Amino acid sequence: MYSVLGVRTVSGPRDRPVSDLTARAKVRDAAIACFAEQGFGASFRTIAARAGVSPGLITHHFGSKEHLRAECDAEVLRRYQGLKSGSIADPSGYLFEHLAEPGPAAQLTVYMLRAIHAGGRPAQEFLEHLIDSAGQIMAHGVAAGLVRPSRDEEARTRYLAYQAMGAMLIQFLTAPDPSPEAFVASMRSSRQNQILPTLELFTEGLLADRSMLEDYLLYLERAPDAAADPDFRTA
Amino acid sequence: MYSVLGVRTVSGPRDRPVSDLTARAKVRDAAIACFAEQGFGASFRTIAARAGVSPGLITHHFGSKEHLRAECDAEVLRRYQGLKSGSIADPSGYLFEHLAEPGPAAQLTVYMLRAIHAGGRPAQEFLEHLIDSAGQIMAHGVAAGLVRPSRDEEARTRYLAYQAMGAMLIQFLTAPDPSPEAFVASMRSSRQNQILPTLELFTEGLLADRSMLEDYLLYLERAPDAAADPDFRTA
DNA sequence: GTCTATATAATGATAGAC
DNA sequence: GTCTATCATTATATAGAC
Repeated sequence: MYSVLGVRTVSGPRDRPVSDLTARAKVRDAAIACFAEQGFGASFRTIAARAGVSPGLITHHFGSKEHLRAECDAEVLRRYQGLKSGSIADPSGYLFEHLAEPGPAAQLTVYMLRAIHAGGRPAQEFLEHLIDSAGQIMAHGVAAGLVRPSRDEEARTRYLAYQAMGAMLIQFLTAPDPSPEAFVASMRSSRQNQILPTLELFTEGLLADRSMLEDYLLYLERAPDAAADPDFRTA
Repeated sequence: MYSVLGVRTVSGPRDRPVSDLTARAKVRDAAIACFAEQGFGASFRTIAARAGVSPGLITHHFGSKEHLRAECDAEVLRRYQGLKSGSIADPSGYLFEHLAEPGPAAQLTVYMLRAIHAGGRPAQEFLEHLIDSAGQIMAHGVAAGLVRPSRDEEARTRYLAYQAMGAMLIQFLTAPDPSPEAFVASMRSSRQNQILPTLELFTEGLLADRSMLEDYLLYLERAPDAAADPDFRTA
């Protein structure tokens, strides 16, 4: 299939540096870069120019744009999982902030934001993985006594992940320069305005008394299936 | 151009019901509907078909798609402001939830989500108006003693608005049926899973102790310009 | 004011030479 | 495997008839 050295074996991720020399991998990496910088509307010609090949070659290797994107999605997710395993062991950072501060992984972060932005099933897939990561971090925090336990850990993680990723997405969509490097740089400064509100909310909450929460807990207690009842009013 | 007020004439909103009978207004309303349902990629043909005119007439009246969209943006914002004035006086609802439950204004909500989704300056304009509304609601809550005062009300409002709108946007992007009516209906049920996490967070916070907040407040006290220092670590 | 017909540009995908 | 050349589609915008 490929050159003598670029063997497609199951020898694990260590053969990547070799296979990455193939034109196919060059196109894939160029596509990841273009998709991160310009969104999935990036044309074959743009990708081909970046990869140093002809537009026709992309179709030859990947068949269609949909297949090309699927392969890019998988590769980005693979690299994200690799990054994650390193940072999970060190949850000393500030809860979700590490998601917004990917260090050298600016391209991966922006690619995932683009994927969420494009919507559909790929967006759901990425979100599920991000929620999974967030769940592990939350579990760490609870186990370490830093984070209060929740009455529904999964729902809380999902809620927080949606809020955090959504706010980041909006910042990205309204950023003056949407290039990956410029965006993560702008995030680093704009985040300063969010530290105080975040710490206030996470430490002291927002409501002046516990009545709303207590009322809802009583409501759940009396009607166990009430969580599916859309008629409950919290006020 | 997108002015914040976005009103074309100074003759007041009362002349709209008359001008709404013109073909120009029919095209504009059809465009608003199509943009809400399909995004701003909706073609002139689609809009023209819905308005019952020819595609060429759109160019004749609006010159370009950019101008057409600008006029739609202004009209949507105008209608939103009209709706808002009615609900502000009744903040008995649940904080931000009224944003997610626009009742008959499903089209307006989805249009604004589409505008934020498309990004750029129009997204910023809509967000500023939403933040302004949220600020008024928060001020009401604080004045009524329902909501704890913040050390920086503006920053908190901004933070909460970004989180709430971002989470709604992600739900919209991953919704199986993105039509305005189906989306607000799905929001109504999925919101049930968010009540408990929201009430927990808003009532009890997330962190087990006050040390992170206290440390940051001390940090701010010692260095008044520290809010712009990106080197502060909260952990 | 409104329409039909067309200009122009860009896209993804294809066919065949080398 | 890689390229050049081309097709078919779609989009906005224009020109001119009625």
